Amino acid sequence: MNIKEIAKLANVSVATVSRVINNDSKVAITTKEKVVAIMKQFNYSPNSHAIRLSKGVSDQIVGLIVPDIGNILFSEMVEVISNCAEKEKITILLCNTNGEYEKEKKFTELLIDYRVKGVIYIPGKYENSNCYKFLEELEARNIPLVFLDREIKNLNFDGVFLDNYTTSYHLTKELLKKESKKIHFISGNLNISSGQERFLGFKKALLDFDATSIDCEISYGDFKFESGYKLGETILKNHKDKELTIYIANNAMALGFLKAYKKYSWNFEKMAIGVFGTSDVLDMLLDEENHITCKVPNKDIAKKSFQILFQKINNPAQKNKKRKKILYNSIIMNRLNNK
Amino acid sequence: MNIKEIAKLANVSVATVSRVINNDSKVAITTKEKVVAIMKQFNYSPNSHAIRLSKGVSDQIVGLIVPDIGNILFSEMVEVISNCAEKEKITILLCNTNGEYEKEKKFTELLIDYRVKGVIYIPGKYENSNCYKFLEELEARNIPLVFLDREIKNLNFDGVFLDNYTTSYHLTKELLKKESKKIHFISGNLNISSGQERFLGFKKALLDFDATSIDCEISYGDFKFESGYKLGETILKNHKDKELTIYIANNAMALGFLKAYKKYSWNFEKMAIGVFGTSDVLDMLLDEENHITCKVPNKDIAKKSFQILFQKINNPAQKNKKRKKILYNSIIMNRLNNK
DNA sequence: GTGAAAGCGCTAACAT
DNA sequence: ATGTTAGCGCTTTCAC
Repeated sequence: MNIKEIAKLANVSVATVSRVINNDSKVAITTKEKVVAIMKQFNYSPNSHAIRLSKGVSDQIVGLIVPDIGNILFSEMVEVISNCAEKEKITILLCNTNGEYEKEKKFTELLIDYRVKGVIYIPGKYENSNCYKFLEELEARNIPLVFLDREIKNLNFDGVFLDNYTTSYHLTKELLKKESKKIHFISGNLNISSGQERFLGFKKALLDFDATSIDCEISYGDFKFESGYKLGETILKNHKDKELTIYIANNAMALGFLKAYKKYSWNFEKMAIGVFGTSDVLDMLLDEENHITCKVPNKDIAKKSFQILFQKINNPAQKNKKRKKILYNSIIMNRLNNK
Repeated sequence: MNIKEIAKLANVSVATVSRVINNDSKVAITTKEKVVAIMKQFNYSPNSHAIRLSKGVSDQIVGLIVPDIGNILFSEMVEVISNCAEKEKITILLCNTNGEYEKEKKFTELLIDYRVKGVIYIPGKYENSNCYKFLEELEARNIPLVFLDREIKNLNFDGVFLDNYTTSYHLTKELLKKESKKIHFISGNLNISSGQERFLGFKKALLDFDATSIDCEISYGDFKFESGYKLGETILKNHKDKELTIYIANNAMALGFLKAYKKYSWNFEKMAIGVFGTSDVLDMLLDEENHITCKVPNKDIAKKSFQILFQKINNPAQKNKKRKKILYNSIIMNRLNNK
């Protein structure tokens, strides 16, 4: 159903229908009513592309590819980006991938199809590198992309990340100052760049410290509450020692671990917990424990990613410039007691 | 810069440029390179509306108006809706309003401008009723809208909500079974429907119970962690009794309150906490306390809102049908001990 | 107050 | 392999 058909049915010209649609004052009230009636009857809605083409407006849409908007880390980032975008009159197309590669690909194609002006991309799990050919299409079409929080290596795009490696390294080193025979590590997913780098930072710290003197047991989770809980349960059940030193790769898993810990009312003579991340709630739960956490500037990171993208969108000369990789540091908060 | 200009600059026809854009195989490699070079040089990007108009595709976009995507409650809802939408090949335009009325209005106009197929709308604070005239435009254009989680009264739109009143009523009643002289209530915002109804349910329970025998002190927060913390601090500082009964209108403020509670290591002979809401973390923090919480089916609510919208979109006959208001119940979990 | 027609930027069938 | 051109659905100027 288009404007022409409506016009015919109403016995008027397309111009008149157009005037009705746009609330033009100089349409006889009777004509207007007649046209409106027909439009309702046929559930007519004007073609937005025709309107925008005709009016010469071109929209400013940016695509946002996110693995899991239900995750507080990402939803906060999305919030920041939304607010930045709103200020710049840019609209956000939200693509929630559940971390599935297939969807990332599909959504990228959709975004190209929508002729978005740019893309901010938080990948899920890393697939092998020739899986990311679909990104070349963005390159070819001059659509800037900025990676956020997680990286796909060896691709020539801008990106804004946390310096996971360094933070993890220092955090582990601090934790090891509490002498102990054994350290547990609940790692994140190794095929997510942040997970991998936290892992590598941990390993390096262990190496520098003196790997031989200390036993190390690593479990692998998926960055979510449940996995922290499950792994925590297993670890605690098998941990016969009176001391416990444990390092957990993110906030959510740390909370899960603490649930397991509290569930059985465990009690250790000495206990030290390191967490990559923090939150009000984590702080409350760790209150009486010996712990190290770190403040992750995720809002700053998100903001920066938008700024870089926006710059590229508005300054075409920038588009072909060398790509930047920006790393943010996090502040380590050491609350280990001194004994 | 349009296809015609590119064609002229490259000394080819528009058809050839179009072919290059669309990766048509039958273009001489040299021509292609020449055209691509010019496109890059002039930072050309084809007009999406012209393409879509020409190709006759009409898109399926649904607008999502959310007060605060950084809030876990809403981000979970957005996640559910995104996933539903993806299955139905519907794309989500995300509008984060910070709960500001002005932005709700602005975004609604934007969504109309984009000719979205429907809108899911979680309002911020309620303004006076003639502020919502802008929604009539949706009506006029036959664009279905579904309210989610929060209602604007007296408007003829569909909506899916929690039965805040009833849940709050029962929760309060249970809490009052613990005999006490005084009950504190940290209320949410009264110009948000959920806040108001929780308040009214609380009031009604008090009335039914026997209002005269019990002292009641109400503080008003904004549903956020910080306000729970601040109000909690004030309440605890002024509370000289050895017993404390407190009801808190949502999860986030309850966590804030607990932060205040833990900060000063308060200790009451008897303490009962009621929270409208729950979470893994809240459960952990309340572990040793006497408490009532309730499971809010926010994912179900979100899902339902999408289903209703989708039905209306695809079944125009439904559009004019009577509007539905759907209420969900939440399960109350009473963990008060029996003394 | 209404209509005719050009034009928005692109695609695709047809012609060469 | 490339060009010509009608047409996508709407807006808007100009004429009546």
